[in-house]
Amino acid sequence: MKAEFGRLLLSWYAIHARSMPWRGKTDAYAIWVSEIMLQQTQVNTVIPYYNNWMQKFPTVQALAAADEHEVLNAWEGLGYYSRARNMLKAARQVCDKYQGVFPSSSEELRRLPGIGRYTAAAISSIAFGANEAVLDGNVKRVLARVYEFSEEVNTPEGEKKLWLLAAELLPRGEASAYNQAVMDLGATICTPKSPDCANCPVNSICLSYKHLCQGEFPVMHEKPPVPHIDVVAAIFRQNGKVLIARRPSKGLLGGLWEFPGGKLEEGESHAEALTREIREELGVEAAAVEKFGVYRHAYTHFRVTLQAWFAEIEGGQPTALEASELRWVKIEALGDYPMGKIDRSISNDLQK
DNA sequence: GAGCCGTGGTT
DNA sequence: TAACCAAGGCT
Repeated sequence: MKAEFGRLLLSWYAIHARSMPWRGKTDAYAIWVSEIMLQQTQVNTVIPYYNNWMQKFPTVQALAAADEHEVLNAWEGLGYYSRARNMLKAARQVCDKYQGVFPSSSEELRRLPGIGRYTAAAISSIAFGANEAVLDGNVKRVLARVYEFSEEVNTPEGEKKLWLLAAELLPRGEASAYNQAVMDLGATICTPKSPDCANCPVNSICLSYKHLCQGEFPVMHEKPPVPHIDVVAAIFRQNGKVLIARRPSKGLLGGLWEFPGGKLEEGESHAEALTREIREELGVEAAAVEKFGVYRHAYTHFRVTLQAWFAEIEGGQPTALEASELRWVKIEALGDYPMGKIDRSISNDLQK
């Protein structure tokens, strides 16, 4: 039964494998770039970023020689920006410690920043043919349905058992194709909602299909509700330039640029919050002048409604008290500065 | 080890 | 519309 799963999947994959720019390659750098980009990110989103990245940074040496600003510019819009910062660190480590050649074992790969258990197994199997099974969201869903895995798949205990099951199912010598086959199946057939069981290559051995209970798997541990916060941002204009601040390199949107501002406190108006935040952040007195726009955005753990206001500094020179850097930038040049989605929207609207 | 970390697609 | 979730890792 367990060997049959792999055989069915490999036969299906030989015909139905999706086409991707990194598929068929065994260059560890190319596989690494694709796997980091694919973390929590769908294939179709990754493809244009991958192509642009490989053109800009074709080798690990080229990436190691880049600076963080360039790297974040190439990453802008992909999210989870620590991935980009960690890639730069890892590229430099590969050049310094491994003479620019990626290590082939998952143990050594995992020592590089940004490479965890999944990514180490993916790179070692796809680039080097190692007998390592992967476990990601797709594999969890497929295994949970095929084997009616009744424990929560997103808890340490559930994951521990699924890693063992994944390893048992791995057809030795076929790890590269097999791993990609399970993930393709999860992405195209065994989807989270309304899976296409009629066309599934493993429906003959799938227990939840047999019992028509696909909707009950995988069992997920409930996630806490996401809070909503109100935020204000200040647009200071001076001689055709606007003031932007670079966020600290750690934490949310680390290293990206933004219009200064912050959260409203209880009972505070946007204008009051703007004055307070600018005093705390830039060390100057400022006043909101005119509302520019309202922006909404959903992050993973909270939702934001942001009001952007034109504002004026009433005295003093802005200092980077909380930001890592401040800069007056021509509106036409805002595109050169990596930003998160909301601040990019503000920038684009300012250029209209 | 539980919470943090983005954005876009899908339903 | 709002919720879900995606080729996860870090602290």
